[in-house]
Amino acid sequence: MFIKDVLESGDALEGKEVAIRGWIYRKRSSGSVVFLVVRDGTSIIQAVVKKGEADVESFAQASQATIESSVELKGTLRKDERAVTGCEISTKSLSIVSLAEDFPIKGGEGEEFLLDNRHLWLRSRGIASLLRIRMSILKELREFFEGKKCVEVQAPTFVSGACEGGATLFEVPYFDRKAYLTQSAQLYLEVMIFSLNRVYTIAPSFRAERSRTRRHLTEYWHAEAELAWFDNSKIMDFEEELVTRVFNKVSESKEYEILGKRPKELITPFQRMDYDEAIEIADVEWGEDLDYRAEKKITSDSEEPIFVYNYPKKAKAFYHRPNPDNPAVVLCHDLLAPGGYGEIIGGGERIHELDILLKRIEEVGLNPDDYYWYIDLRRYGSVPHSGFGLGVDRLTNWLVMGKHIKDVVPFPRMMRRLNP
RNA sequence: GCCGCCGUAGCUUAGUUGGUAGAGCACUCGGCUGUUAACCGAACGGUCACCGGUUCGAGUCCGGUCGGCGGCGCCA
Repeated sequence: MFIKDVLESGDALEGKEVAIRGWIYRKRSSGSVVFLVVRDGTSIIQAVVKKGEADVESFAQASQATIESSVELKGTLRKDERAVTGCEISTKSLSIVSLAEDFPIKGGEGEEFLLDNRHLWLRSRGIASLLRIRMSILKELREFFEGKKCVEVQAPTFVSGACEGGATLFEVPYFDRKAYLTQSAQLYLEVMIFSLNRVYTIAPSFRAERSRTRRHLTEYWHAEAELAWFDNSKIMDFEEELVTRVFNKVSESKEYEILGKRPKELITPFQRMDYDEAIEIADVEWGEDLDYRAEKKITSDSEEPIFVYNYPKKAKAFYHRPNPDNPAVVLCHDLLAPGGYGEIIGGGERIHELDILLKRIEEVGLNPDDYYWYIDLRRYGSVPHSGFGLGVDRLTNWLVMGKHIKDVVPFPRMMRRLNP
């Protein structure tokens, strides 16, 4: 049975025989007693193997077993304060399924060594907890979207050109042509609202930016949504509800006991500030995008995320809808997480008017032919709509109060890391 | 792309004005009937990242190369 079920059985299994299998996590021995802490992916439990109590062959196997050897064992469950998880198994029989070679990770290793051995490091309790929290975040995101009648869809990973005209795409050979790895599903999601009204996708995005910070990966998970009939303000309401719900639900997870810390509950509403207000706080010139230093200044007094909205047109991508009252700015927003975790959401209202879109495409020097399908949407029953992209790994890193985004991804991909 | 830092045993590292490379942990062997990163004893373990230079002599000084780390810019 699973160790977790054994631990949660209360008194029901006290004194009864239990059988578990897993991997040896810790081993201590003293002549005629071997203590094995066994890990099975659900939890850990101590097994005590005593000469005389266990059969001769089992005792020999226990003495011989190495860290990370896989084992099967049977014995009597007993409460014991001295054991890590409060109870232990007095082992009657034990067999090694596969004897592990000397395990390279034993504590005290440096970051680089651990990353080179990420495939083995992943077995640690801390990373296992992080991965379970990551799973809950994805689950809560999906539940939230589903509750809002959003349909989960998929967009292609191979694309023929930039979504945003940036020069940060990974180029890959595609038969006799060049293709690129997507950096956003947004344009495809906009297509699908005409079929499904509200859509979302959770998928990897790729950016060939030479970024070396605690907030960047070259491959990251992107939760993107696009909703018909939403304006910039309504979509911020939606995001605020989403972030709060996911954050507060996930922060109740038991995994935080293993991590030894737990985030504080998020309180709504989040502060919303106009770009003009933001640049005054951050001491940035009008027209510039907000850099990381500015983001930190803006969020420094807050424990909640802060929306900054209506950026100058020239600081943002072509598809953002210009403000009809002030065409120098576009109806968009970023959501900045507190504590230096950076921008976790970027979103806004999309241009739904054909003439304005064509003008913008021309202004930024893109070829309208490449976007014929995107432009077509504005010809056949266009509607006002908005959407956003959320950095799942950044959200996760913030939720676990992590040091570096790479820690919350099983196999992080960065400028200088492609292995394991 | 820019700025700063680092590379010594399997791992983590010390190494003074240039003078025979030192430790802790792990592995191996021995001991131990309640361990919590168990403990005690012994033994083992080095192309000092690589290439070149200065020097009687380089882990140490100089030049270059490679690899990595942190931060910024850019972004989610």
